[in-house]
Amino acid sequence: MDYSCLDDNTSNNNNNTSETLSMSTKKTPSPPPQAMRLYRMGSGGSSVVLDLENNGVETESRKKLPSSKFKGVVPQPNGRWGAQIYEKHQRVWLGTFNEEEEAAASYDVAVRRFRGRDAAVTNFKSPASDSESAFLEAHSKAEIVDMLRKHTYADELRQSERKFLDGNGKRRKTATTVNENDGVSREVLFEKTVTPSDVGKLNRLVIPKQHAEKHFPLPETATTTKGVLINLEDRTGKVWRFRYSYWNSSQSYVLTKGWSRFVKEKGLRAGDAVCFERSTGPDRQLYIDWKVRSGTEVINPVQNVVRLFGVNIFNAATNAKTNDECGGEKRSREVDLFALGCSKKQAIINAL
DNA sequence: CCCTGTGTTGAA
DNA sequence: TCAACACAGGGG
Repeated sequence: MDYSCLDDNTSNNNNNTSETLSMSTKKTPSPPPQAMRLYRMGSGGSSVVLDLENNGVETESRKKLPSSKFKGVVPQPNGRWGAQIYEKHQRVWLGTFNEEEEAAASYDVAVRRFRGRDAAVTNFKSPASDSESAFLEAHSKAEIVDMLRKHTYADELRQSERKFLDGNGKRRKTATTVNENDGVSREVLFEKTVTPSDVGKLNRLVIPKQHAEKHFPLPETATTTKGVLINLEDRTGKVWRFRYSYWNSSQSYVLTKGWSRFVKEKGLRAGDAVCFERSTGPDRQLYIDWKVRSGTEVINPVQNVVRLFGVNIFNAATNAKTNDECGGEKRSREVDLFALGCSKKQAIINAL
């Protein structure tokens, strides 16, 4: 606090964050926020500074970022909002959002998953429906965090609920651990053995034209623009969102944005295969699965199981999603999962 | 180059 | 636990 720059007032006030009123749009695409230009990027309000000679006033050039009135919400230099929750002395990042309220709602979801259904400290104190509570309990913290970061939580919750109801009321126990495999039927659309460039740094997977045109026809409008976003669920129940588009330059259909994350998390290597499937049900949900290259001698028994995707041999239940053989070794479970999308894990210090 | 999300710290 | 601040590094 030493360097309290004290630019005249402005400091507090935040109360009126108002402005945001434009309720017109609910989801709001994302036109850049209003005054983003104000904030200095990078080092934001570098300590010191200010005053200088000049007028001694200065003020304007770099204001402190506006505080949020919501818990777990922090401002980002570019005018967007971040959401975070703490657990065990560690911050768990919940993603960035265009709207402050969106970030606040994400915090609410996280706090229920992390601290229980009756966590009192939510921003919008909704009671938490039974179905949502069930949904939360059916997924690991890491999965929920992942959905929040990818902004897919609402979609997945909705899908989960309709599935639970199931037209005939013959509720199956889907609630527990994912594993859709059992009852729900799905058809295999096609499979591709990935090439070195599919798993390299290009962040793209080429979809063989024949399959692309047969199963993933791209709307005319999309071919000219930037393509479309598609959601695919993997064997752990995690939903992946990729950009799907057509590259005129190479006359190819490709999955781009988001693809490298999948490659990284699953530890895909050239020669492995990715398989695309689709629910035969009315929802037409898409799925993506992967198999390690058959032929190579399996390094460890776990991979054997992986090879037989589609069949739930290994009780994936409980720990399910740990998959990754990336690291090769497992340490504490829950915590480790957060290393997932992120790069470094750091701290696990405690345990003592 | 831009922006996310982590490193870090002081306060609650 | 939490938010403010700064900015390294990832991603486009």
